[in-house]
Amino acid sequence: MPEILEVEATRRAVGAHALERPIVGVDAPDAWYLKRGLTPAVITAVLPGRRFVAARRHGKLLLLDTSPDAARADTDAGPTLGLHLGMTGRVLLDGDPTGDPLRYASNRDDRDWYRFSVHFADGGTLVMRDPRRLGAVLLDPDETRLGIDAFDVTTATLRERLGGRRSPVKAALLQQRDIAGLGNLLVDEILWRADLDPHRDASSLTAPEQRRLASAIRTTLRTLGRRGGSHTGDLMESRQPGGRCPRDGAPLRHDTVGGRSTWWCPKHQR
DNA sequence: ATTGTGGCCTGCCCGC
DNA sequence: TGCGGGCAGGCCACAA
Repeated sequence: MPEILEVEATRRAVGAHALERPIVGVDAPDAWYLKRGLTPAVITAVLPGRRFVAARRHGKLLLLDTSPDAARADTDAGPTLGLHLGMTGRVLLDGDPTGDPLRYASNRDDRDWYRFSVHFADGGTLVMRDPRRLGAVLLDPDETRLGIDAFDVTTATLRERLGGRRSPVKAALLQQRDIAGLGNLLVDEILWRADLDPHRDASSLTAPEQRRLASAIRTTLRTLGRRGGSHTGDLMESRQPGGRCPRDGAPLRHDTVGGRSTWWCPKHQR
């Protein structure tokens, strides 16, 4: 799924419904799904006795802070659980999927796809369901690997992060270490709205173009967020063979840019 | 150091 | 109906 809008929708759901519920158990049947050295033994030992106390998000990374361990009369704050949804991950809360339906993955509820589960004392669960296993569960993830959150981008930060980049502007926008949260669909929509050719070298953008791009990022996140997700862009339904630009009717071009499938209008994106 | 490429993993859809 | 190929909104390690 998951670009920043879907992760934000999940964050809101978790924040509204999964906080302050004592954790009594963890299922981590897929050790491969735990990343950066985390093991099933560690995660199943560390979460029970705690509660989630805050649901945060940095880019596409969902961060769940935990409380001190009640059983040990521990006063130190607990670790932070990091959930990354990858391309096909989805969080289920008490059996219900959060966020919007996946566009490029099955939305079937197959228990074989439950890669990680947290059980609450009240009988409820928080489950990561991921057919392709491209998501990840992390403990105390390193947030310094991520750049500024896409919701906070300004013209100034854009100039600072992209100004010196000698790569296609599309590839630069997808670099999570510079700007965190934008994925393939959002970037195509943003560049389409900003009238910019995705192949343009990021360092070649003029000051007005940088302003346009920053503005398009804000507008796109706000508009698509309201509509219900990354797949609700104006470009979305034309993103297929034979698709035409919704603005001027020109045939869209399809290329690979930054290693990703890219649809753009050669008439108004320059 | 930065940038580009390939790989990871599995499901689904299309054409034969 | 079955099968193979290609594609998919993620990230990471590696090579140049």
